[in-house]
Amino acid sequence: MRDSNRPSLKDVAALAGVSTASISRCINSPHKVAGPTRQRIQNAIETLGYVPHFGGRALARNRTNTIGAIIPTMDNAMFASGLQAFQETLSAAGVTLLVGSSNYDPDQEFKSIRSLLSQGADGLLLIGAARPEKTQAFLTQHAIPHVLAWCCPKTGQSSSVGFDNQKSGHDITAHVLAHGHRKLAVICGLREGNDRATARVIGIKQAIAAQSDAQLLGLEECKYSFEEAGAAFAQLLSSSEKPSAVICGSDVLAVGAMLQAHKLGLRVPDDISITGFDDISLARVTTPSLTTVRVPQHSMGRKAAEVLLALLNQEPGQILRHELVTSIIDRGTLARI
Amino acid sequence: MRDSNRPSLKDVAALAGVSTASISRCINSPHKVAGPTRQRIQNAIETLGYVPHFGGRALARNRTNTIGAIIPTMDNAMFASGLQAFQETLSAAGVTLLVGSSNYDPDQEFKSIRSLLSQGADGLLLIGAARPEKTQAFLTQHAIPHVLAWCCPKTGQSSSVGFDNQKSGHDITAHVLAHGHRKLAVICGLREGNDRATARVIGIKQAIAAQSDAQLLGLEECKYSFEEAGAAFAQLLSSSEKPSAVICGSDVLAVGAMLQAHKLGLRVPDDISITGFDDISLARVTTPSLTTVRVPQHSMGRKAAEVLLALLNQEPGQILRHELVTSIIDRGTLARI
DNA sequence: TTTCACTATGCAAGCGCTTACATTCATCAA
DNA sequence: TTGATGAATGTAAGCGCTTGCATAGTGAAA
Repeated sequence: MRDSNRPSLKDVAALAGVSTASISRCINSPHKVAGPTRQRIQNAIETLGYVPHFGGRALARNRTNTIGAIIPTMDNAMFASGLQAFQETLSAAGVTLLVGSSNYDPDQEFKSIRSLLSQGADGLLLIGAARPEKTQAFLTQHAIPHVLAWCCPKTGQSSSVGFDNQKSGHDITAHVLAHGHRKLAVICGLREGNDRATARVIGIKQAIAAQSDAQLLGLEECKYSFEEAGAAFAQLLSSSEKPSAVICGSDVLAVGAMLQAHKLGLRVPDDISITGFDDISLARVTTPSLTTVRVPQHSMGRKAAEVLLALLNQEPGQILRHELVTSIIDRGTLARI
Repeated sequence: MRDSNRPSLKDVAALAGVSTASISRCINSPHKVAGPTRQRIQNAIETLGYVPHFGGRALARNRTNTIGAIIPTMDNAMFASGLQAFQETLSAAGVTLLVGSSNYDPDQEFKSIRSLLSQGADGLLLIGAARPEKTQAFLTQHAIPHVLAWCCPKTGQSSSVGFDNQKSGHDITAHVLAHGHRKLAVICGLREGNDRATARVIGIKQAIAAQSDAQLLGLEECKYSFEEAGAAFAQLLSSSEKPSAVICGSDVLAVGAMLQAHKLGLRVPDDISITGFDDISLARVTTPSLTTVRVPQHSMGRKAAEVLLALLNQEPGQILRHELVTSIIDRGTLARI
């Protein structure tokens, strides 16, 4: 919209025979304008096809009604449905969502933060709690309203809406152990700078440690791609002592592992059990479908939006926290031994 | 960013001991500022953590450097990688992407268009060519720079970057016929208001008509979900005469069909062949992986961004068109008879 | 030395909107 | 009738930034 002859408030005012202030009031708080005047203004707006100028408005209000979300990746659907719910909730409140990605890189995340703010974002959604001091300081210094999702740190200066990654990791592992598995292996995402992946692995190790006759035969770290996960799986299965179950830190990793198992001629779950994490739509598509940890993405996204809106409108200084619970979805990739 | 003590140009100017104009120049065209001054300004910006105010900038420039994309859905990955490339290209040019969705509903699309424009979008990316007169008129009246993707209409007033859906539908069908199949069925998306789905089906029918001993046993229309596609597949297979191949208008539909086939105890491709369309990442994940039509999503997204940027920067009135070619990816779901 | 061309910087006028404050006018109680 | 009250509208001051124009300063050519 760079039309130079685009109508401005002045034009509408002239046509309606009132001052620009009345037009503004009519748009933003109609009850402050008398009925007939309002009608006249409406007509004028209609005939001119007037649309308020975004910049003018943002400048005068010092607010854009835009918020930014920075997610690690859009490559896979890991964050898709949470983001969807987030955006729906914002949308209902008349707020627009701006999305950036960090590619799991703290520097990139920092850049994205700056970029979204320079695009006028009033607040931010960030994934996870781990970030460099520099980024943290920036958020604090500028008093940027933000909420963390996919995690729920007990400490720190940030609002958050998420779940206990460590506990969830513990739970799925306990579930696998309860199925009789004793020789386990793990495939997880790159843990550096990723507190969710880190916490999940801690939980997994805890559960294994708690079961005296269980052992962790191997742990592979890799990117969230089918290919890398497949390679990691092959690596785990190449050692002399083979696991009976592979616990994966994400559905993407689990599906990569399944594909590789298929290539190696292993049947899932008869020859080897595999579990996922996240319960993205992918988990229902494979054959057999994936036993995984259900993360309440939808409610997490919605709640995060609510918290952020509250931060923006009411309690700028507050720190709000919401912890949600995960559950285990038993499908077809975990065998009982 | 509603921090009332957020630094402004003035603050930076005071600290650096220059005028606000120099700061602005230093940011927007550094070569216009002498080396030492530039250094001093950089430092001041750094220490204050200055970020230009979006509204002020947009107002003065009458341009937001934001463009909007409205895609039918974010539920599945149908548009994901194209959008990704689109956004990367824009990003490299310093332009931010704003995403809206239409849910395949023309009214919703119109609303999204208005919403994105009121958010300051300088231009738009739209999917497909079919839209109501009202929407068309709005785009024209306001002279909104826009480009259509996923299609390549020969007529009309819009720039476009896409491929020939009809021809691609024809090609995959000819390919299936060349494998010896004669009894075909089709599952496609809802065609109303969806010119891509419509054109693909026309192409499919054309190819079938051109092969005298081939027959189209059935055609089911449904939403792009695994469930609906599964139901459609079941429906097609419930008739007395069963197809040997089901051509699907999208990979999502094809995967839904495969899942259903599995439930019905049919082996793919031994008992029935299934083909997809789009070649989204899903297509590689299934067992067997999906034979489908590869749509050059990445180059389409990139090219669309380039065209839009050109429209914005250079040739506002121009109509630019780019047609890309699709190819057939033979994987494991099409048997030779 | 003077003049010219050019570069580096400052000055100040907006961009379109919102909003505190001022003004007008009708209504109503005393 | 009068003054108080409050609703409806207007006035005008910014919001933070960009940019055309003016000015100062520099070095080279005449």
